[in-house]
Amino acid sequence: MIMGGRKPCCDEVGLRKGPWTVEEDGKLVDFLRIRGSGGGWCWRDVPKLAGLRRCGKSCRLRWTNYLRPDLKRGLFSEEEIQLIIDLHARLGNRWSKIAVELPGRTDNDIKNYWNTHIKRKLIRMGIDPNTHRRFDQQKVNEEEKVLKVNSPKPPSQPEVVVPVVLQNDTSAGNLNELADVDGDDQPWSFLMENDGGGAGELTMLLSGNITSSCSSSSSLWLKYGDLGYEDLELGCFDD
DNA sequence: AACTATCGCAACCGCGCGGAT
DNA sequence: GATCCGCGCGGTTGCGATAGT
Repeated sequence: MIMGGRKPCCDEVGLRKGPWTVEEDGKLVDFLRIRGSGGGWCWRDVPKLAGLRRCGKSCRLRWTNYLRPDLKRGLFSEEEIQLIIDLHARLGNRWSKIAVELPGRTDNDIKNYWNTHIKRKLIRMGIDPNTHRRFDQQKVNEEEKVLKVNSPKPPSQPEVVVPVVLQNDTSAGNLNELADVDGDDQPWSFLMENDGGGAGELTMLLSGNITSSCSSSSSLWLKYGDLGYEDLELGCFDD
């Protein structure tokens, strides 16, 4: 039984699905420009009022994820990425809560970016994206197998896990100046991987708010903004 | 140039929550 | 308390774009 006896929202015959056309976008934007997003209507009524053959839910999604004028498009900045990682460590997959802290970004944007970029890189670094702590080596291998099954493209990077070192001249203050050796076009220097130029070294450069570097036990402590410390325990690679 | 594989994002789906009746 | 209703969330899917062969 459906909770509360709620009807499916999109069961009406003749409703359009799939990608929105420019004309549909225009109608929805016009409606919200005239009526305002403040209220006096509900999303269920929007298709009728705006002259759209869509369900209200689809209209709401289109507006919140794509048409809202305050949306920021384009690549995530380094600061945004760091913030997402920080917030995810604290909040988990509560994308809407995370989105609140990133003005102009939607929960959908953040979720997609997490799943397609950040999560994958964390796993490849041996960090569990759910707990933000390192996997044991067996788990790393398992996760990489899963990645390979889901993404059968041959890896462009060597799959062996290589030792982590911090560059000697790397200080917490100037990390942002370091180049992106990953080859990604993403504007971040976090989660770097071996560029092939070093002697099998994985160089990990972190943007911004590191407050200490490798300890003698080779654990790397990061300060997640005001969230406290996460021990990435990168010394696992020393073995 | 043609074909195939992969990626990334927009959109959909199903569910839970909370307010109203 | 039970039901109705709308909204919002998180997970998943489909497809166009792009890279690789």
